[in-house]
Amino acid sequence: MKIADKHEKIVHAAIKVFARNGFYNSKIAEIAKEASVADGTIYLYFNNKYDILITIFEEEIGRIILKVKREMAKLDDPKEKLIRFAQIHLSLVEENKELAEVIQVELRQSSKFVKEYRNKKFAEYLNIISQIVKQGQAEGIFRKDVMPGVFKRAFFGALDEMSRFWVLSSKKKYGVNTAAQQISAFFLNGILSN
Amino acid sequence: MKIADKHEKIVHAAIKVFARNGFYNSKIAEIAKEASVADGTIYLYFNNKYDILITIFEEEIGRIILKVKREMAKLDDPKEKLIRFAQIHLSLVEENKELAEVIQVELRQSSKFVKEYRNKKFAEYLNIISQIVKQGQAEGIFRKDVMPGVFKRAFFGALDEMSRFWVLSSKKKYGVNTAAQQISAFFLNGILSN
DNA sequence: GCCAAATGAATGAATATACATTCAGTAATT
DNA sequence: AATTACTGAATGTATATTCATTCATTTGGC
Repeated sequence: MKIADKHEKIVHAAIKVFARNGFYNSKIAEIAKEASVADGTIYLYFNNKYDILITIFEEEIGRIILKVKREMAKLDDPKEKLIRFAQIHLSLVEENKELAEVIQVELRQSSKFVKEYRNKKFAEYLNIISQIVKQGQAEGIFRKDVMPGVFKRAFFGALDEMSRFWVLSSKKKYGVNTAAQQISAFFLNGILSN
Repeated sequence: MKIADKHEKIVHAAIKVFARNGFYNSKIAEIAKEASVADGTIYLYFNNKYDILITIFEEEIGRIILKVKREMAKLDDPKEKLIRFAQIHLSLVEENKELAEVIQVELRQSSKFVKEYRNKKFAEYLNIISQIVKQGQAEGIFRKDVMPGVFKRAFFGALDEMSRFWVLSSKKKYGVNTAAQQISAFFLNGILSN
């Protein structure tokens, strides 16, 4: 087995275990077992338990941001971009339930380091939204009195809460598309001029 | 000092300490110190560390739900109710930053028990929103194609993300009222018929 | 009104446990 | 044969919880 494989195997085992128990209730031994690896092996790839969490963050979230940005670049119309953003956000959550749970639950943990770290990556993600709003305002499609800094949080928050519901409950009455359409419709009709 | 006072003192010390360090990084000794009480005394009032968290949840959140419900009962117009809900939610967060942080961060922790517990109280809170939507739809003020179950999450999520920003960053560019107005405007214009 | 038992609240040092981390030894790869 | 990867039992630490003891308050007998 190649080294990269083992690193990845441990990261994915950790995502599973953290999602199941939460970071503080997860034992290294459990991650090791899930990855079919000895406890000690984990320390050949990571400095400590905490480091695994940070790695999940770095590697997996970076990937997601990239994906969304690329998708946005394909579209011109800010209105369409917003709808697509909602769709892609929710479907990424759906496809990566365990990762989503770790991000949503654990990375809100208040360790100063994680908090600052989260904020950087997170700000980048939120700014994709405010950029869309600014573009729309420049083009006269969105109302000028909409504050992009408030909007980005409100829009993201709406999607995020919706995802939490999915991640935690698992018995959903409506699909990703319905939810994405509803949510972007709430907001869009709200910020479209006239 | 009355017994009730000591119980309260410990709860409030715990809110402070949990907000500062997170639940798992908070030591009973620190809570005891913050409450000016011996470590052992805490076990006269609570079964264990966990029990303190649950108590915070029960007592403090129950209070908040009650407050919001009362406030809603004063109004008739669903449109006004929604605006007022946003205002009161955000200002309650502002007035109880530490509690808000504990709720937002710690009670998302994935211990099964807390999760289920949160869900009960939380569902109650969310349903205040969907009730408003249903009322508005019955009165013909809100569009019929709005799904109350999606709306409640989107609306709450928007407010919640806004609060998180406040709680975590503390340097805000706009006040509670601005944010509440913006957010309810996004949604209201989005769900009002024609 | 005073004192001595009795009660039970509060203390904090001692205990017990749970786990992250280490490392001496083993296996695999070159 | 040497190097590198891996193992998992042993170690050390951190801290939640306990409990024997102290302290404060109340009770009631004189």
